[in-house]
Amino acid sequence: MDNSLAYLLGKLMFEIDRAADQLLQTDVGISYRRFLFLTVLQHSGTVTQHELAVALGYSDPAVSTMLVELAKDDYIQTTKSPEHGRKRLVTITAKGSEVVAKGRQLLDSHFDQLMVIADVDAQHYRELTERLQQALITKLKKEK
Amino acid sequence: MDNSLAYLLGKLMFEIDRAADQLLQTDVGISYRRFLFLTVLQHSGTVTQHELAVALGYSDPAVSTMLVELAKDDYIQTTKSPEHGRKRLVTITAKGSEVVAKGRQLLDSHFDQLMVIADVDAQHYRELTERLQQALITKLKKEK
DNA sequence: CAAATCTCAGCTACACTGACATGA
DNA sequence: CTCATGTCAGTGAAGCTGAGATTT
Repeated sequence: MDNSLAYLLGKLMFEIDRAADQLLQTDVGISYRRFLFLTVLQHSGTVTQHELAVALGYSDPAVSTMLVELAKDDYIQTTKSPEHGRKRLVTITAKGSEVVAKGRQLLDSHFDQLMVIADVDAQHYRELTERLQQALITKLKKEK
Repeated sequence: MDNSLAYLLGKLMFEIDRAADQLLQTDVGISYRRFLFLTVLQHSGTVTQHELAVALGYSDPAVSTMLVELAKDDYIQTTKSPEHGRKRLVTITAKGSEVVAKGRQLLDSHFDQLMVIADVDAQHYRELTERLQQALITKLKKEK
């Protein structure tokens, strides 16, 4: 009954999602989705919209519209590619980087507290999670 | 850079969400959200809509509309409470239970494979996850 | 002409808040 | 009257597909 890991993880994910969104919204003024979006962008450096879509696992139109919103708030910046008139290069702004840094700090500190309460070793859990994520990516690729 | 657990978990959650939804949609014909909804309902037994909303962490209207949809597909059933004319009792149907069982089996089997690939002990990870979920609930309650 | 990249239009799932009806 | 429960109306954030436009 309770011993389904898929269900358990599902519920945990749901609650983390909610909690993270709440935290980010009130303290940094951004949604969790957008925060992850910016984090991936920062991690990728300057890339084209399509590359960003692939990195995020989103469709091209989804990225396109999201970027318009993020640009409105000065979190990102797009410029035409000098060597390819169709491509647009996306870069995170200083304000965007700041949001990423702030958000990460915020979430991490709350997460650390959570780990202490749960009596779980953060380093250990992080490693397991990293392996899982890697495995999932590998699995999805193989299945396609 | 990569060493943020919050970010790592976020990405993992996102990918699991996608993968689970894909699996359930094609094999069982239901969204991941609805699957979780039904799972909680089955776990709760027969409850009022409001109780269900609390258990799920949703607003009352959200539950109300979701139930209408689920009833259309014969996954759930509602009846007026005999001792309280305003309350409506919600029960999962045989078809709903079947979907929950099928979905759980499907997700669990895929998860087990994932654990093997990632070389993570499922039992161990389950325990850590359970503790985390418990801690998160406790933490949220305290903060309110 | 074909392929890649981006945008536009329209749609869907699903959540929320605020206002309202109704029963205890 | 007031509280609790459920529904209605309207809205928002965020994703998708399919159909163009534009550039290589």
